[in-house]
Amino acid sequence: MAYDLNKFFKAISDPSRVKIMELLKDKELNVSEICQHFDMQQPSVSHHLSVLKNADIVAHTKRGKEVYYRLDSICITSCCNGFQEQFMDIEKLGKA
Amino acid sequence: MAYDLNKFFKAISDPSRVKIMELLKDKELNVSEICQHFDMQQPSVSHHLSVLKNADIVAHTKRGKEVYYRLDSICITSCCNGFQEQFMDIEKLGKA
DNA sequence: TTTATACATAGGAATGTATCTATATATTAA
DNA sequence: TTAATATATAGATACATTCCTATGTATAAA
Repeated sequence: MAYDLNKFFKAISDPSRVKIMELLKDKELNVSEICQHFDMQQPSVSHHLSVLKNADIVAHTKRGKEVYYRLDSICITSCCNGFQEQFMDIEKLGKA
Repeated sequence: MAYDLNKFFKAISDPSRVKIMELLKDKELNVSEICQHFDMQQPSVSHHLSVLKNADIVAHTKRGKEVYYRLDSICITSCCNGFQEQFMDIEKLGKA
């Protein structure tokens, strides 16, 4: 899949969204569980989740009433490495 | 040096700034030379350069009337890798 | 010293973004 | 079917960002 780098970096340019990503680091959480870690209202959290989803940083699964979100670590790796490679000399490429 | 990740990602979340970074990939350029690659006015380019400078992505040297900008590739590597590591499992760390 | 050139800064208009409240939709429980 | 719960969407407001024009500052040239 081809990730949109500009969308990715815009998405991670917000501290609340990075915090959500950290919460999802090694476990799935539903929206209410994520909300408990913030002072924001639930619609704001939902908005941030939709930005992350739109950048392919998180995926979600609906189970019953709840929607569970999880991190897509391939996206993170791919975007961070892909961006770096844009600025590497040709001879340095492929060393990662 | 400790880079500000949020500042870094905000800085690279703009296509014009990424284009400046690409222009500086393997050579120093002064502001006028950079301007030639854009439809923007010079003050807008100057503004983008100051955002990049503020995030430690570029450094500059004044020579005569001209100010030459260059890319700090350590910053790029350090921020991209540093961010990724935030979301890696402990056992995976250190493999890059 | 005056003029020209290179760049930066100030201030404003248009647009984008984050947050809120109110409400819609989907699912489960009564 | 009706009520309750979980989440998403809509619309408004405040603030941030991008771009512009106008102008300031530093350096070099005349």
